[in-house]
Amino acid sequence: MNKALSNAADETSATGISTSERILSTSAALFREKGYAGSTTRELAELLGIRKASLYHHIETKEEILYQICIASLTRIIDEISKSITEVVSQEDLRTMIRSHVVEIVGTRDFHSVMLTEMRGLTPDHLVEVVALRDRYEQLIRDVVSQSQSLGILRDDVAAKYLMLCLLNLLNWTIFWFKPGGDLDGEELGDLLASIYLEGASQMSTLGRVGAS
Amino acid sequence: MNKALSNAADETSATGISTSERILSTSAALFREKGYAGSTTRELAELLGIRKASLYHHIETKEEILYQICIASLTRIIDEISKSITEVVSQEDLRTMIRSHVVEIVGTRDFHSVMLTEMRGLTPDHLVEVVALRDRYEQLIRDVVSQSQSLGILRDDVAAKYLMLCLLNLLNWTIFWFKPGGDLDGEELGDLLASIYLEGASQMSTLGRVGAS
DNA sequence: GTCTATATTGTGATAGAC
DNA sequence: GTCTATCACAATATAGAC
Repeated sequence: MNKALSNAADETSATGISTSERILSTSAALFREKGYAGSTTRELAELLGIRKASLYHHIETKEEILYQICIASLTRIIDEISKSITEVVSQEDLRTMIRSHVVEIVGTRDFHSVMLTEMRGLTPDHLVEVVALRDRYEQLIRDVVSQSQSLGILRDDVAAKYLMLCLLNLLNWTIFWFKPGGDLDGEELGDLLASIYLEGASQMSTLGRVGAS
Repeated sequence: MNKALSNAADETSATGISTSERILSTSAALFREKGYAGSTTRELAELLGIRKASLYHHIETKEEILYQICIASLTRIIDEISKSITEVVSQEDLRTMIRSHVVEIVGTRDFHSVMLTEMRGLTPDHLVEVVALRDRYEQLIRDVVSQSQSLGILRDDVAAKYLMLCLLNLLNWTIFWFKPGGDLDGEELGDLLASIYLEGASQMSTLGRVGAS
């Protein structure tokens, strides 16, 4: 059996964590690795150490698990971003928001990855609801970008929509390669991505950087 | 039947294009939309306008299609990148490489997306081969980054590995939202992403930008 | 090269005992 | 709340005629 996946299941098997919660976190790890359509209820049950039929005491369908993962991921990140930015008044506020964002993404990597890449597996009704929540999340970021443009913090030769999409580009793909325990932790990666988004990666642009050696 | 998908099939049904090629391009569109595991040979046959069994005159397994898509995508992009950079001697060369890269990605969107996100569906043997090819592709970019650092074009306070990953972050996520016929074409998006990677998105960093109004 | 028909396995989900 | 046993169906793939 896959080691990383069974670890994800083991971590939640301590007392105090409900089976429903274990199903969610174990599924998130499984779905991230094999995809929603590529994961079976048999594998999931095995990772949880129960029989396949026992799953259905806690859930009604496999799709419901995906739905719960998407909702949990989006409500969390909307909450975290909202907390990290009451108002943008300086470039430093923007940097803080990006850092919080990255720390949240890598801290809830399984949930966030599945939400971002497996959303298409939802039933039409659930998809509408989750997409609406994702739009709210993206609008939050777009508002921050737009506000920063008005304040002269971000360039305004590009529409806020595209500056927002470029920022999400820079942050989101991280889910495909970041591994906890590597030589960068979430905070450090957040700092790096924020500095590239704000100042770029060219040598010239870093000469005047705050804290540059 | 889904309109975008049947269009993708129709575009290839003109004379002169072999059924094998039609299977590849139609599968790439289907797999991008529904995922490899989420797509069935029934849907594929229907999009092609043939019976499911007829597919097996051209292919041996469904997985073989995925394999061909991954190989085609990677050999193409390795070739394109190699052509676009004989040697990096200025920031403008880097900009050219990024632009070529983006144009190639969005021009072969279906193939490239499937290669990037559905690779895990390959058999172990095929996966080893495809991952080796992907590593070659990433090494190409890493070499360019590293060379640029030596020349003082890119900042050298971060390891080439991470500058390469940040660049791929910025470029790759594009596959999830770019749609041809929108208000940005591939070239324009390439310019935008190159300028953000090199100079950042902050207002300050754009004041001295070449061509800024 | 495509067809009809079918084999075979894997899938999500349920019935009902404990 | 978990179990054994099983259902109903969808999946990939094959056989053999045309």
